[in-house]
Amino acid sequence: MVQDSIRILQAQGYKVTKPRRQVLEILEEAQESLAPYDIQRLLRRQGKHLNHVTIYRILELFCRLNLAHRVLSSGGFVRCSLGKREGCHRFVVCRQCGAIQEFADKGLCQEEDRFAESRGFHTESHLSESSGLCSDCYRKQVKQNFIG
Amino acid sequence: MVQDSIRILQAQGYKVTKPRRQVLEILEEAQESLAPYDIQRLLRRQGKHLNHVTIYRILELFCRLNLAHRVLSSGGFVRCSLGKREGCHRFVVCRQCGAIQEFADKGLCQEEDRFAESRGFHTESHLSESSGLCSDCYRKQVKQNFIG
DNA sequence: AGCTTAAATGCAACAGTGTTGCAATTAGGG
DNA sequence: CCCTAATTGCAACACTGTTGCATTTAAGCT
Ligand SMILES: [Mn+2]
Ligand SMILES: [Mn+2]
Ligand SMILES: [Zn+2]
Ligand SMILES: [Zn+2]
Repeated sequence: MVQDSIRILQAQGYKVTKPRRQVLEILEEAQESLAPYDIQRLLRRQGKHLNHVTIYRILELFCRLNLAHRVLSSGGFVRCSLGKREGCHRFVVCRQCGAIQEFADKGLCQEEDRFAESRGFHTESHLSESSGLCSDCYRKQVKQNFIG
Repeated sequence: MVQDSIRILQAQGYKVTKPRRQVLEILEEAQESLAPYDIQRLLRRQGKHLNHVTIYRILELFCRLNLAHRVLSSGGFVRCSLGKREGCHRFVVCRQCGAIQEFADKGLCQEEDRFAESRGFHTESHLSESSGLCSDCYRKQVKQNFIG
């Protein structure tokens, strides 16, 4: 709900500006994930013009406040690995230091397959990414919180 | 193995060129996924210069032949959804028609958490994408194969 | 080994995405 | 209504990815 997000903005001391309200509303209306320039285009059709830089900064804030979140994509050539895509490609990524660990687990694949198939979907490959903190960064953060 | 990939290229009637061999070798050496411009930089350090367009075309071919695969990323603002990232964000994407279904499953999350934690990783959010065929496209493909 | 030619690469030019620094505007408290 | 820090807009840039066309090259054939 847009109202909830607005309350969170205020509670955290952020201004409730026209651009921020507009981005919230368009995301709410869309009922699906939107790319930054999608947002700009949709708003423009309603006669509302926002600079793309503003949209990027607003989305970044929203993600920081957990009002929004980024969605994975493998559309571009973000990265490329040798070897078939089939099977398991699971990553854990530390949001602090960027450390990446790759692993595989047959059990998880099978469960995902089952789930997809229950909706008529025939899985060929899986990719997944869990975000969080690596053990080092987690330790540091705990220490921080203890001091602060 | 680079040799295997070369054999597959030949078997499918593609030329085994110097640029293709160099990309294969650099991916093999790296032992991790590389972005197109990473590949260009690494090769340049070895005194080998490849045009970036060439690298893109080679990677596209490799992916088509299953010698390589694209890796997910949520680095950029690919897309942005309203709502917290925590919990489950699972997508099944049809490689044929692009249809997307989103769903959530607590069980899968818990298993992924367990797995990550077993390597000292503290999970905060999950994203996953299974690629395959939706029921429509699967039906069509089966029919195709039956006729052809 | 030299020819031949389709396939592949390089080059130029472009479009899309995302970032930065700074000037102008504005939300919201006093 | 003023004030000011926060936010937005603007300009300029860097990075990623694509397209069309000229040039080069792998590999099959004398
Ligand atoms: Mn703009
Ligand atoms: Mn280049
Ligand atoms: Zn870390
Ligand atoms: Zn489909």
